[in-house]
Amino acid sequence: MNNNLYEKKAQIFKALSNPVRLEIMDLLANGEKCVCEIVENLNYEQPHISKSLIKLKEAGLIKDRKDGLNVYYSLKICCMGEFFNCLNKIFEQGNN
Amino acid sequence: MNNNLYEKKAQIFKALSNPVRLEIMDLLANGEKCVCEIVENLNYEQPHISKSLIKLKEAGLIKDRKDGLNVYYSLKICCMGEFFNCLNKIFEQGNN
DNA sequence: ATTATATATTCCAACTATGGCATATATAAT
DNA sequence: ATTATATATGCCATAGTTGGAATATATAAT
Repeated sequence: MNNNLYEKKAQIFKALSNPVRLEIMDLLANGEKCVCEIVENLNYEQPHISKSLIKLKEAGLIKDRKDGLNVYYSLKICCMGEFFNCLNKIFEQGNN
Repeated sequence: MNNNLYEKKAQIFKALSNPVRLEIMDLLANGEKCVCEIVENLNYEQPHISKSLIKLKEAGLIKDRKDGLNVYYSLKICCMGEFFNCLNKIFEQGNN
């Protein structure tokens, strides 16, 4: 496998390597949300949420859609669910 | 879900958010390897490989076993394969 | 005991991420 | 045109990551 591909994958994991961004992914797993809804749900400043969303988008994990003043974000990747389920099982087993 | 769990998951993703460590995971996916074998395969200094292995171990992704002078590392997590396959498909589709 | 080998640790400079605050932009409403 | 609202951008101090070079530790062989 070429190095560039490891770089790309690392970028995806980097985007997911932050609790705020993981929480956003969890929110979006329940369906499309505008930035304002995400800000309401999470205890962070709006600019920080915006930056987090942009990072997830750049990694190709989410996509956005504009409607009037609002920007709606939603998941673009389908395999998060399985992987998270697996991680959850591991945590339940108390291996970490 | 409590915040602590997001922290823990973020730690796992952080461990995977580096091309060298991903390459190590790939090597270990083909079976247990000692540090020296990993050093032979990857173009990095031994101390750096050691540190990478320790980081993966602390995240609960790999385990180690000592035998004489050698330390053998192997995967401890079973769901990497599926997730990597999914990521590969996404890359093949050229979405990133 | 000395030496060789495999792995881990420490130190460090360059780089990158984090998250708040202030501000800019874009659209909508009056 | 002015004002209000939603989102994005820039700046910044602090903290964490990266990967090399030198060194330490642990086990094995002579």
